[in-house]
Amino acid sequence: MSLTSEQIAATPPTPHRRNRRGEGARLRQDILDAAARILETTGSEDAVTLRAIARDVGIAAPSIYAHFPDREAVLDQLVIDGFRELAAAIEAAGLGGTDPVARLLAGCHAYLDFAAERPRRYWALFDHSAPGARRRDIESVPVSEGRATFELLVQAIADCAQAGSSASIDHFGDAVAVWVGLHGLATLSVSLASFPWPDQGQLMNALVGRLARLTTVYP
Amino acid sequence: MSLTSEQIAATPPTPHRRNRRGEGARLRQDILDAAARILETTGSEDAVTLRAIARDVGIAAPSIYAHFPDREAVLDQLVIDGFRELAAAIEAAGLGGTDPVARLLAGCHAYLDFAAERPRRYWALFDHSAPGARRRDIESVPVSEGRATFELLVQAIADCAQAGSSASIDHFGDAVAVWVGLHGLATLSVSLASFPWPDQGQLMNALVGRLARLTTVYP
DNA sequence: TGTACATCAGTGAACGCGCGTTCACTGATGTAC
DNA sequence: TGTACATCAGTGAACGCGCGTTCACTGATGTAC
Repeated sequence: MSLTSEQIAATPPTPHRRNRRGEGARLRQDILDAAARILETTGSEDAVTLRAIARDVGIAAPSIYAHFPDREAVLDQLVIDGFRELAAAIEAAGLGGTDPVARLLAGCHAYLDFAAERPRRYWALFDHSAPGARRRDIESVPVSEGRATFELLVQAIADCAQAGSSASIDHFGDAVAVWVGLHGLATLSVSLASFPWPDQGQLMNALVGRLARLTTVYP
Repeated sequence: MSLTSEQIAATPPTPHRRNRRGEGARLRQDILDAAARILETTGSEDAVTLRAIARDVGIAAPSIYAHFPDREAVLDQLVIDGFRELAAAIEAAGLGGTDPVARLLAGCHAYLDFAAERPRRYWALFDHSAPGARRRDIESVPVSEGRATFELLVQAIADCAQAGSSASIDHFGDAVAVWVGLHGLATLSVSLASFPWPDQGQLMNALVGRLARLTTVYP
């Protein structure tokens, strides 16, 4: 008797070592990691079932209930963590150099990198708050996280204007335009992989350059 | 014995009048209309089940199989028709006046209108071709439809440049930028309804104006 | 004009499946004495 | 140092549900004679 490749794939690779006393909370992170992995792999939020997570982690499905009240809570946490990671990536990118234009572009680059590396995760962030989507009290967390991150963008444009590298007067309005452009590029380039895209870096520079009204042209 | 409101809602409003001989194909369109309605109402593609469609139309679920080989085929057709309707709306908008800038802006306006009126339908068009999404041979249809529509945008920008209303040299590249901006605005404004958006019309004009390198500023 | 009949448009019951969730439980681990 | 025991971390079986799909069928509708 031999196993088909499907049966092998269905067999949990490691049946999950029981955590030591007091370290039970580790499983919580394992669950979230598995959920993120399934989301990114399958491409569908509906594939992120408790049973699929349990299979991936190597535990029994009911074990998840020790860490989350229900399935929705797992998905909610995935969105919240996603916004946090995105914000952290952007902030980290902007910490470097002192040239305000370079800082702005670095932040935008980090944004697009996040979306390119975890397209489905990025997608889920915005899918979640779209009309008709499941929602709970989690709305407030991403919104406040997002607002703080967005303020970084407004400030970056203001800094460019201050330094004479941007003709922006309405910093808020221009930041909105830049964000819209970045989001469009992030989602569209992933959706339409077969489209004859121009060089992504140049495209980003063109978008940000014109929308942030930069006076210096970056290659 | 009385019905609860849920039971009333579950009762098919009209149990579907049997079509006359030779008119059986009518049910096909009823099925697609119901699927589109469910998609837009529930906000989730997974809610578009054959049983939900059947309930909405007022037929038995197996009746769908006379018109579609399986559930995927219904969803595929929804995407194909969506691209067609979007293309038709844009083309219709551009047929008016002779001023190339006005024609360009009218087309962009039609694009955003489609997305604003049927956000989930619009979303599904691009969700469908994202990585990990279910896919079949339908890829070619939306792609060719989309390419033709995209060429309209390239031409519109070329016309503006010809008329001296745009500084565009790389018409293709600028068309990509405009499309990216429109897509970003279409999806983001729907996702983040609670964001303090500036006036959408002005925002669109700013986006298109800068990305299509228009020399005339439109209010 | 009347009627037998082929065909069309759809039905109802049933299948096996994977799901979220509940429940009573087990066995390892650390601690109190 | 040894042992009883409380607690922690997790299990296995079971539930009811809605789903896609298959199957054998029904009854209205139009047509040939």
